[in-house]
Amino acid sequence: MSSSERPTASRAKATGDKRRVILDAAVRVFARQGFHACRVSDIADEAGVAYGLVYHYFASKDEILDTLFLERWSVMLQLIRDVDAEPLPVREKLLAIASFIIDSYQHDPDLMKVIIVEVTRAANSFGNTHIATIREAYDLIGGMIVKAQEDGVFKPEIGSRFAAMAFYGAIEQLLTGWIFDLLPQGEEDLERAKWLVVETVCGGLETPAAKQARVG
Amino acid sequence: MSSSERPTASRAKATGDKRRVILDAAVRVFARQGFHACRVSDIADEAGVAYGLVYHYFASKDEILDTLFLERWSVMLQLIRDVDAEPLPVREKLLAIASFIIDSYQHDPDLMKVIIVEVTRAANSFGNTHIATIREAYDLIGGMIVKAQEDGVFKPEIGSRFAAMAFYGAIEQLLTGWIFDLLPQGEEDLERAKWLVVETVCGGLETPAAKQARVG
DNA sequence: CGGTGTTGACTGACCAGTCAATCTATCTCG
DNA sequence: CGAGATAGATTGACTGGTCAGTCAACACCG
Repeated sequence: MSSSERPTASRAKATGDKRRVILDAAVRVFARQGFHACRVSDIADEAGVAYGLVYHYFASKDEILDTLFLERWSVMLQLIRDVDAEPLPVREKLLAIASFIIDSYQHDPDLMKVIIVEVTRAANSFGNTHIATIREAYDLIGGMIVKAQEDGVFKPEIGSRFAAMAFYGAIEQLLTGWIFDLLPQGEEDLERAKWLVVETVCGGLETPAAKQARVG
Repeated sequence: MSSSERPTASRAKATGDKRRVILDAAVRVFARQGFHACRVSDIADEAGVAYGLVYHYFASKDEILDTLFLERWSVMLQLIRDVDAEPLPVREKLLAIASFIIDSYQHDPDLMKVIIVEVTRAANSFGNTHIATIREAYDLIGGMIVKAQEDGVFKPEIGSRFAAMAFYGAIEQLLTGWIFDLLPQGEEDLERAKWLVVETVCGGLETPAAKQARVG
């Protein structure tokens, strides 16, 4: 939708600016009030622009949320693909993914809250629209686990899809815990959580032999 | 609100019946269309009662969802407390909890879908009311883990709250996977998932010594 | 001037919640 | 036993407010 492939840089920049301002405002408003509970006018007010301008840049309220989700999720997918391409042990790969998600939260908690609460868990409305995109992430992680099983690092008796879901679910629940203030979220806590999640899940998935090899 | 402490059993039953019919209809409608997307008239139609009757039994649309959540969650809390009171190894306790949640899904997928998708999501507005209730479950599970750490069964270096969140998150994500059709959900798959989630999480939390003891 | 950016009042649809009327079952008392 | 009384159950048309999205006009820049 960013069809501003026009020459003038200043034009493009000005255009992009307001669009960005609206998106950023929407994140704050969605996080504060929830997607359904907020009015489009709340977003316009928060952004400091006129009501109508929102509809100049976006076709609908839904499209704003779509945009936010796709922007962020595509970055994550790219990160996962990049990590996957590198010749690292699974543990490192999973740590990189956990770190990325947790860093994302630390950098912009509101955005992550919106994505988790309004999109990832919204089975009827938005979740359904983006299911394919979401699934891609699970599939990539599942692929890493399959490879680890083939290499004899992970136990073969735990289905890779299940393992991928459990891994992602554990991370997401940590974010949820922070979002709802159920978990301490000092910088140190977040840092520690990266390690924890990998240690927990990999600990359960690794074969005894692989564990031995890591320690020894 | 069930202030029908009147003598006649038939009266009480008739009253209770319609209330139940409305609640059950609401589960189906919420699961199908989502809480926000559905109209109160949809619920009335699905239940086969007049629009106004919904408001005879419930003060608002929100109260219906509240009721569904509290009904189910209180059963789960009781189960956790009961399990906790028994002198079982952590692994057994956690397995009982995972089994209960997964059985609940198997028994009434719509209800679990509504609770996971709509309540968690509504955590901004009225869901905030339920945070304390939800927290109680985490605290109980956290308590079990603390005890296991004191007994030397679980590693002490992984915070009990974090571990509890990771455990619950893994289960919830499995349900999410089933809800979104990302995971196979044959009876066998569900059965296996109970074991899987415990194996994965406990595997990561147990001390080597405890692991040895279990195997040997 | 032409086109993009920007404004905010307006509208049309939608829907939660109200309410007055009707029905049904049980109770009371002559 | 039956006429009337009482209270809850049930009905669905209606209302009041809300809000997404439209649009016609204006501003600014090249």
